[in-house]
Amino acid sequence: MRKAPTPVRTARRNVAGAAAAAMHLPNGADKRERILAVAEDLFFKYGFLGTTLDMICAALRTTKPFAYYYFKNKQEIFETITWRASVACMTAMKFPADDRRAAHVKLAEGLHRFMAACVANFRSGALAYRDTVSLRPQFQAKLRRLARNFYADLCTLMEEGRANGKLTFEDTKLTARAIVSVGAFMYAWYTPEGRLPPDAMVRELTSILFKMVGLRAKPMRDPVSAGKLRKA
Amino acid sequence: MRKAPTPVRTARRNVAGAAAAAMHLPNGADKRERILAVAEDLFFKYGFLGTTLDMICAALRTTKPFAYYYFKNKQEIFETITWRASVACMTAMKFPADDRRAAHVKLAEGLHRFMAACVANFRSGALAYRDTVSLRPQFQAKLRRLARNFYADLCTLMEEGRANGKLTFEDTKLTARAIVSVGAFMYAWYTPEGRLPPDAMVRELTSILFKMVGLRAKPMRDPVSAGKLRKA
DNA sequence: CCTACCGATCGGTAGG
DNA sequence: CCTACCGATCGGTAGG
Repeated sequence: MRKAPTPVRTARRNVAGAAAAAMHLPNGADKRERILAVAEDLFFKYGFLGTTLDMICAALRTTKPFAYYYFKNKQEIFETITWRASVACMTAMKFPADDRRAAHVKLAEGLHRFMAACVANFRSGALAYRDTVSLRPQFQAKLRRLARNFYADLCTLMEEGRANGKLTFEDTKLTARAIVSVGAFMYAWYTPEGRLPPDAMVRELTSILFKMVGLRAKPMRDPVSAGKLRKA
Repeated sequence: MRKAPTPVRTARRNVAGAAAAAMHLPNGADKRERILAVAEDLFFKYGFLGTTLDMICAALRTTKPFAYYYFKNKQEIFETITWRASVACMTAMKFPADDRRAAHVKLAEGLHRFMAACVANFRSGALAYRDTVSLRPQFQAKLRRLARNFYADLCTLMEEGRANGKLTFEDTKLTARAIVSVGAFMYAWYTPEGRLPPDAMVRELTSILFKMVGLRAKPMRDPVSAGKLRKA
């Protein structure tokens, strides 16, 4: 029983789809971005180890030295995609130092931004949440630092809001874990072609997160900075 | 830059740990189970494609033909472990036909059982939730059928409880997705050696799930059948 | 159940 | 300094 032929054949069948993802970019645009777009699609479908450089290059209708001109190796391609998605999702709880709004107001905006980033980056997000085990320990550590900061910001806002009597929840850290789980595990079920359009999906999921921290308000509109978190 | 040597070296360093996992079984017990115990540990650490049969055999201090005597191939080892975990987690919402209790009471027990199964099987559960992409399409379909039944049972109880005025939530299907996410994504952060002992962890996480469906009650005690869902 | 291997394919690079 | 490849093959490892 061989495992390789199946994914390769499947990949060839889907070459058109992967290439189409790259087509969205302007014709003369950075070829590096074309590689990343195709690689993201294949990494999402087959995982890091299940995707070969030949598959990526076949989808690009090019050869390996072309990819190696832009990237040192397969790891670098993967880490570039993963890092972008992680930064997009994990900076949602950052606010400028002079932002004087109440904690629960900031938290509401932060949760909305987090959910919007998870929906917009659900493919590349999967690489960070699902494929971590095959990554370089240094890169894993870098991702962990980013996540630690996110959790710190999130827990701070949660506890401040609770101290102000605006929120209700029990274990702060576990509630934060549960919140992140909802965004992170989306790779397993979400598809943009589903029942709800992305904006409605973000709103519905955000209202579930609100409920988890005992926040009564509804997510009103797209948060101001959500656009910046979307993929280019 | 070579990638293979690193995981292999790491695996060899951890051979003692993986072997220790197998030691918990009685000496003359089924050798098949020893293979599964060691394999579960390594699959959890390195993923399906990142784990080689040589790594498993090194941890068992044996050679490949030994493993191939008990299993057809690497896929079969993986699927055996993954199937057990999936069944444990995904049957939590099943109740006998003559169980006449109210929907919200059954749901409370079901959520508790689900969470207990996720905590007890967090390692093997990761294989089902994280490594699906490298699996045989047939096995993926089998897992999807199991999940579909679980979601159907879960959503039915949720909507019945809501119709009875005992629960509050908005989108049924998305709330169900969010609930499963909390259990499924645990592979990314849970460790039995953490702050809370497993029983307390199950209780805390279950109360978060209760909140998501607007259930006021607290998880009281271990559900009767939770023990049966634990790993042997 | 082990020693000894196989067909193939992996990521990555050579010269042109 | 950059783009865009080719045919052939490197050292190692995969599942079996």
